[in-house]
Amino acid sequence: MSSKVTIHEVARLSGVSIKTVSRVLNREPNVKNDTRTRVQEAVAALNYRPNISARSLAGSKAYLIGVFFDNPSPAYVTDVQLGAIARCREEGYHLIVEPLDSTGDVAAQVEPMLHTLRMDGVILTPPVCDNVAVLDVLEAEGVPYVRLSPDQDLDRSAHVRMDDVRAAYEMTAHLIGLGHTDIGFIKGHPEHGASHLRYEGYVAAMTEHGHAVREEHVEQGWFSFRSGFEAAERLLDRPDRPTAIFASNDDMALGVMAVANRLRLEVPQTLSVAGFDDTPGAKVVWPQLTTVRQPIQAMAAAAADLLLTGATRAEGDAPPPSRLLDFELVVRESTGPVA
Amino acid sequence: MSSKVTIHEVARLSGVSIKTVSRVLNREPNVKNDTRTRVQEAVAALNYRPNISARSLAGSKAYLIGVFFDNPSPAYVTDVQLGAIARCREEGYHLIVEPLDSTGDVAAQVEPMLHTLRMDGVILTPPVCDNVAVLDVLEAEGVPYVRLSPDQDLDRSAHVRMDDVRAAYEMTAHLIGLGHTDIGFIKGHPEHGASHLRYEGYVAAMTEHGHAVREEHVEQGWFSFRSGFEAAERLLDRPDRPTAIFASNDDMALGVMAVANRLRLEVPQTLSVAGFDDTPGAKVVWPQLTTVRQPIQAMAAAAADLLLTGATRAEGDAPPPSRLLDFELVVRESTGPVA
DNA sequence: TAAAGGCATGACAGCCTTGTCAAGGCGAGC
DNA sequence: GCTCGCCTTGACAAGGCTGTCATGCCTTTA
Repeated sequence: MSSKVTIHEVARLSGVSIKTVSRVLNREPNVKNDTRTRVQEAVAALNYRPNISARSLAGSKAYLIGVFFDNPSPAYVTDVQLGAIARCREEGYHLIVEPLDSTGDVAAQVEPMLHTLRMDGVILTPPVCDNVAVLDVLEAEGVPYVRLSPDQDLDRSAHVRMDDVRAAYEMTAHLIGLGHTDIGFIKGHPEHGASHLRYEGYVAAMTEHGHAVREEHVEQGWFSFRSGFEAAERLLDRPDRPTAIFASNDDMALGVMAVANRLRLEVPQTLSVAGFDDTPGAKVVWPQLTTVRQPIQAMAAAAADLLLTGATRAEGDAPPPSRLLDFELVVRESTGPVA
Repeated sequence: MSSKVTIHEVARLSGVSIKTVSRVLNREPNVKNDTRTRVQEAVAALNYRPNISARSLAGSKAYLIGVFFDNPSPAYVTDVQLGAIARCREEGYHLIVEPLDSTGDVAAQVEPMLHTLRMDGVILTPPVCDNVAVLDVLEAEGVPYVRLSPDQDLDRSAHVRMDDVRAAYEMTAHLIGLGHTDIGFIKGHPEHGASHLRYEGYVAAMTEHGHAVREEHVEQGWFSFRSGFEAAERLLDRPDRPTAIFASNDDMALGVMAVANRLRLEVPQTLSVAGFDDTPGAKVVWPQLTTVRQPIQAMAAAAADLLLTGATRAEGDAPPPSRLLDFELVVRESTGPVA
């Protein structure tokens, strides 16, 4: 039962017109310092906060940023929200979350929500960020958007990514540095762009350090625990088994650990295991998993920043703006020197 | 660049006044069926969607529901969002997420956001739902709210809960049914209400089945992996160790599994392990964990429902409305017949 | 048959802010 | 000293919708 203070009372108290109050609020130029101060004092005295609905009805901004997702990983989704909100709050923006159902007609879900609720921008997470129908609707409605870790068509829009290739390279180099030369690799889902990039980094590190990439030490996985489990069974059930396995994500790495556990191979004494993503599970297993941390919150904050600063459209022939963020190698207990 | 259709065009096309269109849109009574149909056709033909800002500026509803959280568990947070949005979409409502920082001055974070952005209701998750300062601000601002699984002061507001006592009872009964009589128990964080309720269920089941609760088989934990690990070490490092351990949450149960793994006790052949919560980790370990699933999405949907139907205030002397939802026993591979 | 009441509908104001445009004040340039 | 143009400010409309109240018509009741 408060929040009844309007711009009119502020204007009255500070002895100016409502328009001038509006100017001060929106940091517009051409207001005398004296006046500005007087208005600010009135705002503070009345504890006035502009009404978002009226603002967005009258003006062009809605003070709302959308986050669209259909991500199987709650940890990822939450981190995105946390990162985005951190930046949004600085500008008084709020976050609207819109879970999508990729198995259905996504465009049909997006179109009405954009129609009803004006959003100043939208952050798209994988896999929604690669759904062409969604991008089409967004563009048709004229809503700016930023994609997080898109796989395809990078030049189509503004986006934020992490350097998967370098991360995989450095993880491989870490293992090599521990004395490993036979390093198994489990690829990720072939339809996820990150899978190829991570494999590329692995190959580059092996090659540059003079180690052959042995075909029989590379297995196809699908990013799931089960696929990691099965790939590990194939990798470890052979006399010349690798002394280390680098899985393209944590879930598969946990599958590897489960197999090692079953075969009574001690980790990391007999087998080193490395993952990718730093999911919560990585800290729950024993020993804790060495992995790569994506700066998800920072990436989401960067995406929000692109939106808030309006830097989402390409200038002339230049590619659309994008940001490439640094990863972090998280060395825990599942990797160690070769026996 | 669309979304330019207004209520006026709909009115023109269907040959009625904008007020009547508004009536149809809001399902108000006193509109002839014939007219209603004509308007609905016009709405469909023009692909019209009312503008939320205008609506909330003119009327009393904002079509926004807030979700406040400061929850360490991303899986929980995501499920709440999914459940709430499912119900909200039916009524054209959107979800605003507001992560809070409980370590700071929460009221100071909540007050401005409520002031700026009108919300028709707020869903509070643990531990925010037990933060008195937040409840105070909400009430002062006159914003209806529903608490999810609150610990304290249940009669203060509408809330949605699960029957922890019965769930713990049934899990214990499940173990007893497998032939276990020496069942160890690891309590949860003593400041979380759920801890007491779960312990209560365990004690009730043991007693009713004629088994003594042996004090040396009950350990204090803190809901963390580490505390479960340490409690398990104490429980299992004794000649008369229990044949089954029921931990008050999954993280601690995973700690138990790690100790069992270390001591080379086969699960479930030598030791049965049960958890509570059905976190993602429960499916990732091997063998997969028997646990209790909270119907989080359903609970969040119920909370949204209370908000949308306006059933948040107590009637007269009656306690405020609340809903008690059913849990689900998820029997997987970590529990088995006693050796 | 007239009065009363209910139903269906419309005119209009109002919600709170921003955008547009005009006006007044004042210093600079000629 | 006068015009020009910039800075500062304000009046007013607009934005799309709902709330209130009035209107006319039809049905019920005595």
